[in-house]
Amino acid sequence: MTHEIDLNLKLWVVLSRTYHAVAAHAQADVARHGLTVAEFGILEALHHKGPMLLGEVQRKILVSSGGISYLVDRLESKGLVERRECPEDRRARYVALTPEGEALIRRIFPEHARRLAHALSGLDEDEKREAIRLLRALGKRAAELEADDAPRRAAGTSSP
Amino acid sequence: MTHEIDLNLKLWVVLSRTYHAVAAHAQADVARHGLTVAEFGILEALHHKGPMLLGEVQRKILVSSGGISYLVDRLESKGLVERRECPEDRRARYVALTPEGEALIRRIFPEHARRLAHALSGLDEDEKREAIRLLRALGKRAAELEADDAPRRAAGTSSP
DNA sequence: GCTGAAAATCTAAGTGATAAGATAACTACG
DNA sequence: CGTAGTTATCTTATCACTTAGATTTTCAGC
Repeated sequence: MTHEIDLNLKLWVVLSRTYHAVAAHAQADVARHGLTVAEFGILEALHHKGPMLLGEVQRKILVSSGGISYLVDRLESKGLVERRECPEDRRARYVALTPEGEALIRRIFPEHARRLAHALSGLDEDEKREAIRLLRALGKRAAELEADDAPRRAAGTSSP
Repeated sequence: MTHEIDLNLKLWVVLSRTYHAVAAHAQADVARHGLTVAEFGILEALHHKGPMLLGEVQRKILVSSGGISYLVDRLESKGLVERRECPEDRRARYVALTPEGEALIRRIFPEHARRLAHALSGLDEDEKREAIRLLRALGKRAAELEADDAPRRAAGTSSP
């Protein structure tokens, strides 16, 4: 069934192109403040949820275990977040916004949302809802399958 | 209207997560053959369209001008593609599959399509069509806007 | 035909991540 | 308790690109 193969391939291509087109806007916006999309995601998550464990943030923004250390290092060196000890588990650490980080995310978030809305203006409100529904179903399945046969994104497995 | 902001933000987050979940499958598959997704994209484009100018391939797979040189270098050193002169424009060069490249893409493409179909099995056929339609509209608009206010992806602008 | 701007590719240096493995701490079970 | 296995983070090396700018060629207008 070449017919179905084409459909899948087309979906993958258009998903990829659309993601990159939108990501370019998000990226261009946060770059104005010297941030990457991943860094912005961390600040936003902390702003929204308060202090989180490194591992929680990692799963939230989907980076590798080394990646989250690296990103938090960078944000820490910019004075935007700080690490805190976790009394219940001394392996783990919290990340929390500093006052500077809190101020920054408060300041830049509204404009970011505005630009995002602009970048996403190709669909009306109902279409957005439908797109969210379809993308959710697609992503959910893909993520489930990943757990089975694709390389894991976490770390720290030691054998013998 | 926090209500609309949330919708846009949600769409962006789910687009990003879904893209990454699906991309992980594509990546895991081509990695088995020592290729990146971008390299596979080049081979596939050449297989489908025959020899292309570097710039055409660049626009097709959405990398920077430096990136396409780098990628073609790598594929060339693997013996999968070759550069050819362009008689009509001596600045430009064609990229073409070598017999080895042709053989490789023929060999791995069907399995790639099969795995992609598996990764995309969260939607039925009609939903895929609808998703393609929505993503097209979204991506088209985002790409148009990019041309106005976001950093360009091309190269070679020299000023005084 | 010149001349200056624009286009196609390439090169060099830099960057945001990833992967693999190390370290340290927790947990469960005999 | 002690030991094996698991979990959380960090470190080091590497990588797949990007950005900026250099080079060569084309083209438009004079």
